[in-house]
Amino acid sequence: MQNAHKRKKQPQVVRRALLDQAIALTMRDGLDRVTLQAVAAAAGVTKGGLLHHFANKQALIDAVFDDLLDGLDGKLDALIAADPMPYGAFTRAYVEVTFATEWRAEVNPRASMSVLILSDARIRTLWSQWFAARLTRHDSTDAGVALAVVRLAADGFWVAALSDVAQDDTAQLHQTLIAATRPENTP
Amino acid sequence: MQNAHKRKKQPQVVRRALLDQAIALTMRDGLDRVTLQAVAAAAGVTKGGLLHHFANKQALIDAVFDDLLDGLDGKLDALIAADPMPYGAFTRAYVEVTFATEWRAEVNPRASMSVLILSDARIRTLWSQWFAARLTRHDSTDAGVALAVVRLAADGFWVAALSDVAQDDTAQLHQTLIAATRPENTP
DNA sequence: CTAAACAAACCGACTGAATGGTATGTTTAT
DNA sequence: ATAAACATACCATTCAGTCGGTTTGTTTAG
Repeated sequence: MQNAHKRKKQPQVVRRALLDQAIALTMRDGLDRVTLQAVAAAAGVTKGGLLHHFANKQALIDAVFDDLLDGLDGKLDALIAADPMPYGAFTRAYVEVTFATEWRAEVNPRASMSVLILSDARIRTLWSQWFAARLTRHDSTDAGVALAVVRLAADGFWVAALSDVAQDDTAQLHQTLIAATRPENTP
Repeated sequence: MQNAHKRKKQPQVVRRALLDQAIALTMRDGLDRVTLQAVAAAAGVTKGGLLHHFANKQALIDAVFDDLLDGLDGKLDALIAADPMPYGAFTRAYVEVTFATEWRAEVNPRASMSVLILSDARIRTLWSQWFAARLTRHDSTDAGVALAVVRLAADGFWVAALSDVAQDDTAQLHQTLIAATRPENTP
């Protein structure tokens, strides 16, 4: 992907590549160690090209977050819609997204989000608002301490993963958390 | 605390101040945004003074981690020793440390540790090893998925706190997690 | 239909500020 | 006198962001 200058222009492809590479590099090195130069190079473009798409670094980060949040929203809604049981549907979807088949930190959007959240104060605010809105929206089905514990445990799971703290039995953990969202198990 | 050059020398006090301020600034800005200059200034010393105590930035970070780990180890051991029930004693202590009275992220050593862990690959390895050793040590009392879920939820709790995601009822959450470490509640 | 005019996409060189680290000087304590 | 505990000055590097230019794509006037 060299000489983007003289090749056919494809702004959407380049923009997509920039977002993808920004995420990949962030997961590998941490947000603060990612340079515009590196992201641009990984996407086959120069820094000038990157700065054409995103006015500054913060704009890139925001765009990455928006992109991840869109994907997360979509997956959650799809899972909730497909869930026959109303009670705890949001919490179950939250767990499922966390334990998604491709749960490796590098490619799990949930993990990527969290790295952004813990690295960037601006993003933190956005996430906090999103989460509060979601909780309000699902108040009739996902209130209560028992389900809150399940969601916190899900959060804890990828933290452990990012911390290289191995879990003995991921599948059993997954199953346990899902089971804990069933009404019969939450007094 | 100006003119450290001409005032009475007190290396232990300065060293302590450097560690404290390093933690405080890390919790405020994130590890990667903390500069030696800022830490030194906050401790009432110049950068040169800081580099006299710690050879380089990594040495400072390592010292901060060691300091936090020492404190954490001490608190955990004290809580475990004071716990009359063997089963789940480590997990209970882990929860108690997380929900310590001064649980605000800025002053909670557990939260500080985690920020370090997620920011520094070197620290991550040390933590991972420490945790694995702890789990092995408490294998006879704290094995099993149910207790693992409790610990993960505790991890999730400070993540939520760091993410500015408010929890409705901290006290109830605390109580619920402690209750879940009792043998009668873990089939 | 075509060519000029304009806009969008991208490059490459440069700048300025921040920062980790070094080297050396100065003061205090033993 | 000697060493520890600082300060001051300086260097090298890294990196975000700027700027002027070049190439490609699209629109519009004739």
